[in-house]
Amino acid sequence: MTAVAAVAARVAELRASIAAHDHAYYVLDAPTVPDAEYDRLFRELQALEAEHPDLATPDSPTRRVSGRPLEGFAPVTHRVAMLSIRTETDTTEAGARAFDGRVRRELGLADGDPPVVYAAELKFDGLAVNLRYEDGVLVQAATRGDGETGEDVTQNVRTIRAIPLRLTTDAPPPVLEVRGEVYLRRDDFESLNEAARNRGDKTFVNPRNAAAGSIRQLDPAIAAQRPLSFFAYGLGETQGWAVPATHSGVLDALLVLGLPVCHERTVGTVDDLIRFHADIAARRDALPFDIDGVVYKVDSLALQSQLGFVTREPRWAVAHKYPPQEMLTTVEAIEVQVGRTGKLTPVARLAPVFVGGVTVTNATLHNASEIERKDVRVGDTVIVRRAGDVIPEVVGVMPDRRPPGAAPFAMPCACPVCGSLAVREEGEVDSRCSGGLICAAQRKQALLHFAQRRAMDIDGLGEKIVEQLVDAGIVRTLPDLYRLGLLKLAELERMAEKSAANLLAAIDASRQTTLPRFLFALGIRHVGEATAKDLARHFGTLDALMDASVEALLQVEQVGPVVAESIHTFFAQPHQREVVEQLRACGIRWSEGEAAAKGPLAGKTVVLTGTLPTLTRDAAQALIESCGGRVAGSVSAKTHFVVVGSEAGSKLARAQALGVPLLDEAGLLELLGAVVP
DNA sequence: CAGCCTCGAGTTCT
DNA sequence: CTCGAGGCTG
Repeated sequence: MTAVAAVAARVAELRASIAAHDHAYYVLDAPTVPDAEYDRLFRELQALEAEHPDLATPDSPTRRVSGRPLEGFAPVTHRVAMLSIRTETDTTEAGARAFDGRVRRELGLADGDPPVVYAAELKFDGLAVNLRYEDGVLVQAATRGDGETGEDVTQNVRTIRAIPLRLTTDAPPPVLEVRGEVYLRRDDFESLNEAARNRGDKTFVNPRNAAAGSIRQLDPAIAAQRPLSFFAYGLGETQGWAVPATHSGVLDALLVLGLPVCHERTVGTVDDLIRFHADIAARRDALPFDIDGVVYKVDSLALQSQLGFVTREPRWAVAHKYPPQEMLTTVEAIEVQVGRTGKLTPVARLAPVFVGGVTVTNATLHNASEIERKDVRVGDTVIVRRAGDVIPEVVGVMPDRRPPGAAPFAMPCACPVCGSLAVREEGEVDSRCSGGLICAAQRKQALLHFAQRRAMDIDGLGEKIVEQLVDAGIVRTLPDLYRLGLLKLAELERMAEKSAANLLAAIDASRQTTLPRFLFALGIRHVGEATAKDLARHFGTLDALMDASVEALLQVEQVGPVVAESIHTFFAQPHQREVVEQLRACGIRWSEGEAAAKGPLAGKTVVLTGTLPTLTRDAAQALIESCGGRVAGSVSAKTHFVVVGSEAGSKLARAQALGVPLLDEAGLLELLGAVVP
C-alpha cells in the first residue's frame, strides 16, 4: 500500500469512527468514548485533512458540527448559525500569547499600538441551547444540533427555573435570541443519581450526560423533575435591540434582562487572561459545576466582526481546556494486595495515562463484587476518572474493545502472599486472608500501623524499611522493634550508620507514649483512634481493659456488641497478651488514669477543614482536646464549630448548609484564649 | 426498624 | 475522601 493510500484509509477509518461516536453521543445520549478521546480522533482527522487537502470532502465530520435531530423533536433552523469555538492544544501562557499575536496580526496592529481587550469566561460542560424571546416572551428553545439545525426542546427548557419565561424589562426588543449552556450542578447531579439508585433506575455517568438526557426527555413532566441550571454566554439573532458594543457589555445587559450569567469572568489584556486561567485551574474542583476549560473572546463586537471566521470557527475566540478528568487506558494486570486486617484488595495495574494533571498507573477495584459489577478484565480498555477527589477510579469498561479470550477476573481462594485460605464470609463483600500474623503482608501492615504518626509515631520506619526488616526475618513481632541494634540494621540496604542511629533514636523515643495511642497502635479490629480514646478514658488502665468482660466493654460509650466482642477476643488470645507484656518489658510506658481536661470547649464537638495558617492539623486537634473538646471527622447537626482553613472542601459547604458556626484559626485561638491564655 | 451519625479502613501520587 | 458498617435514637 502506498503512503497516500494508507493516509486515505486512515482518514476513512477516522470518519467512520467519529460518525459512530456522534450517533451514540448525540442521538442515543449514550457516549461510547470520553470527550478527550473523541477530541483526539477529531484533531487527528483535522490534521490529516489539512496536510492532504485532496482528501477533504464536504461530508467529512470536520465540515460540520456533528449530530442530527432526534425523532420526536421538531427540527429548528437557526437564524444565526451556532458555531463552535476552536480548541487550543497549547493551553499554557504561550498559547494565550499566541492567540493575542494572531488577533493583533489580523487587526493589523503594530507593537506600539494599545493592547487588545479580551473577555474571559468559563467553558461549561453541558448542553448548548438557543433561547428565542419575542417581545420579551420565551417562544422557542432549541439545541445546537449540527449548528445549522437543532431540535425544538421548548417544553423541556420552560421547566428550567433558571430561565425566565419573560424578560424583566418594560420595553422588550421584538426579537432577542440568547445562547447559553444548560448544565447540572454537581450537588444536583448527586442527588439525582441518589434518587435513581433508590428507585433502582440506571444512574448517569456524569452531569453533562444527565443534562443532555434531561433536555431530550420527550415527557416534559420528567424533565421538570431534573434540577437543571443555565448560564447565558452569547447572542443569536436580534431585532430592535440596542446591542452593547462589547461582549462583556452584552452579558451585563442579559443579566439585567433576568438571565443568569456566570460571575466567574474577567475583562482585560492578555495578562489578565493568563491570570484567569491559572485562578480557575486552582479552583476548578471547588466550583459547584463541571467545566471543560476557559474561553477567551475579543471583547469588542466591532473587532469581532472585523476578524471574522476561518471556515466555521471564529478568529476572535479560543477555548483553552484543562487536563481531561476522564481518559481511556488499558488494564495490564489485576493484582491482589493484602491489608492489615487481611482484606484482599484487587488493584488494576494500568498503562500509564495522564488524567487530571497526574500520571495514573494504579486504581483500586475495591472487591470482587465491584469487579463483577463493572466486569473489568485484564486486557480491557477502561475509562479512568480522577474527579474532585484525588483517587483514580475505573468508571467502566468499553466492551467493544475487549480482546478476544479475556477471562472474567476471579478472586483467588488463597492469600497471594502467604498461601493461607482466603475466606469470604456470607453476606460480606470482602475476602480475607485467614493467615493472621503468619502472613508477611499482614505483619508488615501491622508494623506500619504501629509506627504511624497517630499511633507510636516512630519517625523513619516507613514502607521500605519495614519491607526489608520483615523479609530479612529481623523483625517478626512488634516487640522485636525494641530489640533492634545497630548491628542488625547494618545488614539492611540503604541504611548507613547515621540513618540507623536516627531510627533507633526514634524507636527509643516512642517508648514514652499515652494509653490511647498504645491501644490504637495494637491494631485491634474496630478500634481506631476515637474508640481507643473512649476505652482509655473509661477503664483508666490497660490491665482493667484487658480483663474486662464483654458486658463491661458494652458499658463504654460508642461500643456495641461487635466492637466489644472484637476487643474481648483480642485480649483472650495468649499470643496477644504475650505481645503486650513484652512491649511493656521493653520499656513502653505512659501515665495511667489521666483525668479528662476541663476547658472552654468541654463537651463541644469541633470539625477541622482546610489548611490553617499556622497550626498543623495535629496541633489544632491536640489544642482542642486539651481544652476538653472533641475533634470529629465529619460535619453534622451536632457539630458545634467548624474551623475553616484555606482550600476548605466539602465540609465547609456542609457546615454552611447546616448553619453550623464557622471559625478561622484566629477565632479558634481567641475562643480558647478567652479562658486559657 | 429506619435513618442518622460516627468511626474505621483502604487508597493514590507528589 | 469515600464507602461501608456499627451504634444510637426516635
